[in-house]
Amino acid sequence: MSLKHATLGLLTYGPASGYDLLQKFRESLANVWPATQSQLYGELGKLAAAGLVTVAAEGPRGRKEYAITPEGSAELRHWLGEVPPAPNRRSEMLLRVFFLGMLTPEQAREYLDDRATVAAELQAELRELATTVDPDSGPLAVYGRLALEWALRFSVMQEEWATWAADEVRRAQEGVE
Amino acid sequence: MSLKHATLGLLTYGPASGYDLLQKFRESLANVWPATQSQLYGELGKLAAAGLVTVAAEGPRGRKEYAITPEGSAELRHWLGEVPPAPNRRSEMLLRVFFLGMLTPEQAREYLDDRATVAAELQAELRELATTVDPDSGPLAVYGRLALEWALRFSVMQEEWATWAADEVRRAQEGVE
DNA sequence: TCGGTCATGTAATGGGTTACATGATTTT
DNA sequence: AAAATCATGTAACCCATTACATGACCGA
Repeated sequence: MSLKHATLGLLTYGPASGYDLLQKFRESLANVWPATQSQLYGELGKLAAAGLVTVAAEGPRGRKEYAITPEGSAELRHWLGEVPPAPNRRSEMLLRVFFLGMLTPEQAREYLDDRATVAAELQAELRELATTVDPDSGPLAVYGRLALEWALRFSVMQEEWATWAADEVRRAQEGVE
Repeated sequence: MSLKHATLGLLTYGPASGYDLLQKFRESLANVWPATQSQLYGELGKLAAAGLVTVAAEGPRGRKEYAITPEGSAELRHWLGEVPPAPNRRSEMLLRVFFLGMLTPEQAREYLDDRATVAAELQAELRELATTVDPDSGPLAVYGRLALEWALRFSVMQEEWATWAADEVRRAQEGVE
């Protein structure tokens, strides 16, 4: 149900075509809620049918510029304020951890060490990104900074955990030998 | 593609029926990779057709006991060791953060404070769970502990972040007034 | 014999991904 | 004139969820 709200949310920054929105998805929401072209055009059709957005203008090449309606805005606010967010229920990374016993301890450690490395790399990218983001460009930047900080803390946590876990495996291995 | 590997993984602990596996999914994998009954029976059919599992025995009430084949075991190990895990690409919680500007600062803070509360509650449950888990029951417990620790660290991080973020909103609000 | 639980299956629906398909407009 | 970009739409497929449907076996 969240593509709907992501779309409405982006439209609160002003009217836009499907094509425009697609770019906004790629630029700003790629890491929290990606959307494909195919999906987005379908969603815009549904939102228009439901009266949450309207075609405010038509341009060249069949361009349709969508605008959020008061109903759409109300729906977005309702979702933000009243509907409790659904936590992520799946983690492929952790699923693998459950079955690491199928590998040799060496391979298990390698997996965990790789997680630590990937997390460290992500951290570096995020820190880089943090310096390039204009601290006061638009309202998205205010809350976008909070999201960036979350990602930073997440990757730190992941790196520390993976390092610790690799060590635990090492310890268990030595204990057995 | 991961239901396949979750199923194969559970079958490495011994042959089981769809019914049995469903309970294992609920007991141990509920928080990393949930599966519904409908989905699981379909998957077992596909795995059998692909030769990754076989019907090792048939029992009363049409019970089919599945066992992992050498091919299935190879596939599982290949997935664990050679296929890089796909990170979670979507976070409803963070998507909402991007649009918190649509709410009043008070409501935005409330949202973040709620995240902190929920994270703290989760933490308490996990700590409780940690005490009840037998430290040396089977191989799943060894790596299950790593997953539990991840969840614990995650909820700590989330609580700290949400508290910090609520404070940032407060500060921004005061700065403007 | 009655209720619980064991046990399997199908159908409908929704969300997501990839690929196919087409064409107008602008820029070089 | 050609290439890049703008712009929309559809079809096929996979995965997941909910609901429906059925019936055998076991213990009290």
